[in-house]
Amino acid sequence: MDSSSDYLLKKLSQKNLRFSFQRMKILEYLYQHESSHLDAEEIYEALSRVIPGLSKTTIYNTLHTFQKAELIQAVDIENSETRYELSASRHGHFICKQCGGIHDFEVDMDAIVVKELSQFQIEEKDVYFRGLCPDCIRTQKESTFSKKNKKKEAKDES
Amino acid sequence: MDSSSDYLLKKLSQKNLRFSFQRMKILEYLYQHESSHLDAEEIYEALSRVIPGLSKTTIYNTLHTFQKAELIQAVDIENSETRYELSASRHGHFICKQCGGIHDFEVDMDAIVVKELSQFQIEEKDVYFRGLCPDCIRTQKESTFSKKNKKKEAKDES
DNA sequence: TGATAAATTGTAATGATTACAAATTTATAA
DNA sequence: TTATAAATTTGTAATCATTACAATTTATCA
Ligand SMILES: [Mn+2]
Ligand SMILES: [Mn+2]
Ligand SMILES: [Zn+2]
Ligand SMILES: [Zn+2]
Repeated sequence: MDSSSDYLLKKLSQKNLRFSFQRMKILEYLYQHESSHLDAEEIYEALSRVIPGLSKTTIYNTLHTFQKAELIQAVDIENSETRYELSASRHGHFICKQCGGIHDFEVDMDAIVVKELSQFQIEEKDVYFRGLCPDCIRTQKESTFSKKNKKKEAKDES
Repeated sequence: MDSSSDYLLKKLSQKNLRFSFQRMKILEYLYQHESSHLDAEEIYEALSRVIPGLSKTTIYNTLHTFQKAELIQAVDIENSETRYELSASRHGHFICKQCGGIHDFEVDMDAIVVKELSQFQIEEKDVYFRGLCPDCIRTQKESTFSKKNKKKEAKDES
């Protein structure tokens, strides 16, 4: 919520992370887009406007640092770019195959107990769903409809 | 189980896929390593010995074709290479952070119901766990022990 | 203020995957 | 069987996210 300098500074020092202007701005950006799932490129595009000479390597370095400090967590639902979000209660992720939109949902991870893994040390649990979001379901229906029309038109023309 | 030519041919024609020597061999390899989670590189390395001049592009093409035909399914637990396995009942995957080994486990996917997603069309569900496998838990304990010893030695030396 | 460690930067390298066009192979119908 | 069209394979180049690395700059603290 609060993304004032003081708050962010405190967050860094709580995790024994040094201060830097870039770090502050990246952390601030993550807080300002709390409900998003950002990738390195997006953060770089946005902040390079504010921080001239910002290096993309710094984005990668910082995201790794934040992840190790558990300030943020990775969402690897796409096998292309890794996305990040602020560490929060663990939740599931839905990705729309059509528009690529990612949606959070609540899942009781503790309820997923696997006796087969009793000898394993489970450190992370991820639940990823894929399909169509409500908006794209509508679009899908419309395009199906217009396809039918096109077929009809094609017939008429022949 | 059975990976005789006849059986594999039938599998292909069932999915309306054309025959080719490469396809047969790739499908055969997938059946022969049913419990594994193979990536393109592994399949290429193994089959290029048997099929001189085999192209890695063919591996990628074929895996995509098989996936579309639902003969195989992708396991994207690692954000590096995509792994594949024969289509089977949906199950969860555990990956060991230390050795990278992937283990299957049973999960009742249908039991994971999310009312938040009632308006969404869910087509796939993936459950990925990460942590340490039994073997690596043992190794971890040993290495922790030797680390302690090393620290002690370092102190002694100063 | 200065020393030291850590962070940032730019550039080059990596590695999995894809794009693409030419050559080859498969399916089919005469 | 043979001709033809369509699908598959191949080799090479390109893509793209990420990492490696060394030089430079910055933060921390005595
Ligand atoms: Mn999320
Ligand atoms: Mn599996
Ligand atoms: Zn959508
Ligand atoms: Zn292991």
